[in-house]
Amino acid sequence: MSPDRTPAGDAFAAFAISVLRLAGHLQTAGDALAKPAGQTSARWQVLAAADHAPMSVAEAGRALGMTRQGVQRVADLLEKDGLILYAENPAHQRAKLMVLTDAGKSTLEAIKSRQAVWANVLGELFDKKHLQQATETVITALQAVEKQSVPDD
Amino acid sequence: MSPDRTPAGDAFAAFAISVLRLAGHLQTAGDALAKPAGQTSARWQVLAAADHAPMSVAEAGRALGMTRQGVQRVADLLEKDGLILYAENPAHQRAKLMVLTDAGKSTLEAIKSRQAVWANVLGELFDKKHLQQATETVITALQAVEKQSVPDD
DNA sequence: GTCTATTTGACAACATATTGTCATTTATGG
DNA sequence: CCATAAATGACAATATGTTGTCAAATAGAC
Repeated sequence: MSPDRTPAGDAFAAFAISVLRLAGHLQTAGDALAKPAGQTSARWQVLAAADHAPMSVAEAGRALGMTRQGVQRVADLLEKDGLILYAENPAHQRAKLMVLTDAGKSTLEAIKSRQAVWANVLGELFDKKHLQQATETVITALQAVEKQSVPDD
Repeated sequence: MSPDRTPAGDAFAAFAISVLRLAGHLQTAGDALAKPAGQTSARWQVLAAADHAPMSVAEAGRALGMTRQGVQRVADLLEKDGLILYAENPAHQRAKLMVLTDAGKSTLEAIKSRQAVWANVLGELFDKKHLQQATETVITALQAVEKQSVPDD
């Protein structure tokens, strides 16, 4: 026989499971949005980060919550495809800055445009207040899960 | 210049991004919960599905929202480690049924027990009503995103 | 300035998951 | 029954991401 889960624990577990399932569908939707531009969610994320501001691979990793190795792999592919280039970084000899090329910019714009249509349609289905409250709860959970270290064995 | 995102679209996009970020942290937490038992989130999921009811690899894939190939890979590892076994399926010659061994059952119990402690602590941090409303919104989004096919290029 | 710790990119090994293909088995329509 | 369609497991290729390690570059302590 197993836990010991309180009603509050049940509520949080149900919330967590639904969030994980939704994330899977959002990931699929993101890939579909990026696909016509010949991209994927991962490439889109890196492109968007570099577009927000020129940054090193390691910085993008921190911004995206990924390891720098993972970002490096994607960034090298983006460079090979001519969507970004590695610009000299006056502040660091090794850590070159990712910068979008014109091709990268127009590719990102194409994805953003499709994403806008998608988000607008879905946003209309919700009461704005509910969406904002849910977002708040998700962010609260985000901070709590970050802080809450899992109990050691 | 890019979209065209409405306030409703902005609200949904913010919600989606926060959900994706939380899912990343939940995944990390899940791995940490499973690790002392020598498992991972992926193996835990498959164990839990097979524990809920003996089922084929393809059935588990549908239940977990994964491809049957992905489940197959994990299930073969679980079998090799003696946590599940493939039982004959009277209804289907090829599609054997995954069944937990005693080792599999106790491993799953260990993970569930740790998960209960974790969920109980986190659940206490929330107003139960907020958590339930957020879960509802997430589930609504789940269904909407499933239905909403991404616009073709 | 010098020594040390940290950061960074490069490289490799591995875990996870998807897509695609194939042959076998099961289900279905006639 | 039989022919065709669908489901299933097996196998391979690829995409994504983590962990671990190394050397070079930078930052910080003194």
